[in-house]
Amino acid sequence: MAKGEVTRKRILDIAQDAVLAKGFDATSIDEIVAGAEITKSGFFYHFRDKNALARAMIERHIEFEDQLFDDLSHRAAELADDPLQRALIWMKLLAELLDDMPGGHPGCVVATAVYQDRLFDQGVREANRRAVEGWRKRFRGMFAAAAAEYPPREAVDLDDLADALCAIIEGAIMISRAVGEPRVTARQVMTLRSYVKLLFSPKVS
Amino acid sequence: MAKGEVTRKRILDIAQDAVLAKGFDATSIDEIVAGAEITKSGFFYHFRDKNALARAMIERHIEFEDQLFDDLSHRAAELADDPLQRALIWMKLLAELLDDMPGGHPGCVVATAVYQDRLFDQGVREANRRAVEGWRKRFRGMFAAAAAEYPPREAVDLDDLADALCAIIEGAIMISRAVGEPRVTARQVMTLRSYVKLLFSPKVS
DNA sequence: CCCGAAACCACACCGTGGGTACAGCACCAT
DNA sequence: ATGGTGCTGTACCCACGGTGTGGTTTCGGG
Repeated sequence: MAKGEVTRKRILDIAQDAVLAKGFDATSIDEIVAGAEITKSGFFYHFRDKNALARAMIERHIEFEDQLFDDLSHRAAELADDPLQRALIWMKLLAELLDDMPGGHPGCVVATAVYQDRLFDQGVREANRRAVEGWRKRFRGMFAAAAAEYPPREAVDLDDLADALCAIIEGAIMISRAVGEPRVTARQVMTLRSYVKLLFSPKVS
Repeated sequence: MAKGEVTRKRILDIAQDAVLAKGFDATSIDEIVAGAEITKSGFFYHFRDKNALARAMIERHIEFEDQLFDDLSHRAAELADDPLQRALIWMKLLAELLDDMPGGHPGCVVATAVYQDRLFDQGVREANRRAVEGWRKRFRGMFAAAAAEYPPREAVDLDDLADALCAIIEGAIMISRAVGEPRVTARQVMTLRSYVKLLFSPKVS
């Protein structure tokens, strides 16, 4: 890795920690600069402004999370052939993962940016849109496979169901932070899992 | 109403308009001062800092929303005696209300504060915790009444179910803002409604 | 071994925004 | 007439994002 990329990565690492802990607005460039042991000029050499930093962070986060979700899918596929079972296992694995985070989910960079989106330019907003649409597509695929095998008991739009998973995760992170209960996020994933189970389980039990 | 209270209310009104339109951080005190036709000193006479303004706005918002939710409960109670039906009607009414907002839900003050630590102090965070706990209590009560009549098909913690409603609303607001689809919020309320319906409906259909 | 580009540093400076400090004035009630 | 309430006006401070310019180190390729 070239020297420039190392510094760039260090800046992103420092920034990510600070942003997840305190929010984007609360993280000053001076602070990042001090943490990464560079100068302000050095920072602006790598990122033309704070927007560029935000965009880079979001894109990196999407990449990381994609890999993590792919990993969960892979493990779920190993444990079951049935698409519904796979979806249920996937959600259980996610819940376990969330529960293992001692301080709760560190908070979503995307959500952070969404709630402060007036601070950011069009590029950041676009990055955010792509992130959410990526989740929607992924979750929809998972539920669509289940729906193909098991007719849902209630008429439900698959995009809505995918959004529900996304929404409940994001919402749970918010609640968990607001009330200071880290485990809320995992519990909410399990709550939605219970819905998926009910929705796709055969009518005659 | 005393002269001071009139001015105070005017400041809050102006601030609320600006904040709902552009977000809290994008709304400067100078701007509020200009809108309310007072001076900066006048502003700081009424609010010691921006935190005090935020706290006042959140408390006012909670009050407003409480009244709105009470109203929905009242209307639902008029339309049905059955607690499950009441809950379902309540959620439908909420969805309709959300759908009637042309630009989508303006965004939750509580959520923004969760993601901004420097901008808001401990007092604001406390107000937020109270808000979320208030929702939990309210929603739990609604679902508990339904659960008393109809044994849930799946084991579910009522606090979790209450949180799910709260989470899905907050999460949906985030998604709706990220992808620019105002109707997402209402659709998500309806999605959770479908869960509630399935969860509490009698086993033999 | 040297050159040139990439990767910084040092420093000075600007505008905006939150916030402070304090003196004073107008109005109203007692 | 007097004292509190509700402001105005002015001057000022600091943090932060951001710009600009000129200089210096580092390092790989010819």
